[in-house]
Amino acid sequence: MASRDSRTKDAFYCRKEKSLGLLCTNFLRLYDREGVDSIGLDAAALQLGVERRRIYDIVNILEGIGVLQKKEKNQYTWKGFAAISGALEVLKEQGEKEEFHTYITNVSNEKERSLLSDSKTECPDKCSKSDKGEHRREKSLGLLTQNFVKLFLCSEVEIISLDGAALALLGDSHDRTAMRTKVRRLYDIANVFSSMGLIEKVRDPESGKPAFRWTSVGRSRNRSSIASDGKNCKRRAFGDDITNTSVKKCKTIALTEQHQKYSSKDFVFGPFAPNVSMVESHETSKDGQIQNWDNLFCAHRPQYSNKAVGDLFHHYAEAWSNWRDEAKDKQQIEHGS
DNA sequence: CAGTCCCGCCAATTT
DNA sequence: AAATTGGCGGGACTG
Repeated sequence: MASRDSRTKDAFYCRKEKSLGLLCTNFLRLYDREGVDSIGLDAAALQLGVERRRIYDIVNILEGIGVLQKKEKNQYTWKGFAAISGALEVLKEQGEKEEFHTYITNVSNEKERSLLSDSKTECPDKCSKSDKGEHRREKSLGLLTQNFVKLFLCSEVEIISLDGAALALLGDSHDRTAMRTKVRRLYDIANVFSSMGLIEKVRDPESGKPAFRWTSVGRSRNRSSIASDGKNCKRRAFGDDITNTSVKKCKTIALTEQHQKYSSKDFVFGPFAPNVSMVESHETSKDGQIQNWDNLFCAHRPQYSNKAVGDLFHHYAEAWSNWRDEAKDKQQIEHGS
């Protein structure tokens, strides 16, 4: 053993091909289709041609958004893109309740405003040092993912840098090391979010440093929206509970819930359309699919900025070829080239 | 050089 | 004890 594969550092190694974002795209494409209900980690790793470890990263992040839900050992339930809206709703409410809007203070500006409430960031429960298990979960990728989302959904600030997010989510410890580690994780999350089109990398007007902007999905109050907006408020009829309050033993985030139980699962998510080449123009609504998606997200409409669409399509195409390539490669290796 | 962030060691958890 | 999970951060890759 220990011969081929693995460190293919020779030849043409392209870091891009190994990115979490691409892996996420492939993962999503692989499971976003009819008949998919559960996902086996082993199968996923094999199909996608990556080590188990990487699957955990993807899965944990996606679970934080409600796309997946852990069922049992090695098994996850596919909830689909349709579950995202519900998850975001919950996260937004939680975030508001936890005053997440005070956590983000201008990146380059030290307003110290977060001193408003105690210095205890996130995890408002009283535990803090009781359960040892909770301690681990506190630093989990899944939780970080959710908190990252809350930052975007609850703050009026729309451009957030990873450093800013890390600073806010870190709450206190100024450890240079802790900060670095946190940012590394945020990069991971940002990459999968970017591949999904949930966020988009931009340039902070002020600092000129790279940052991210939430791509209009669950955006909260915009300073521009006056009280007269009304905006058809989503006020979904379903989901009335913020359940998951059982942060006790239940390790599952259970954000997904059953929310849109009736929504068709044939949702199309941006560039991930199986074959339909709709360019997100709600006009092409030959079917109600896109309409539904849009409706569910209650997004006024600007799903993806033209730029983003083009970008994603490119990524998409690239991913596809890569996917086929890898699949074939895998097969080859399997048979022992 | 400053951002990115892949890779995989190895500890915590679960079976 | 074995198998799963998955923090964590060194340091290779980009631009």
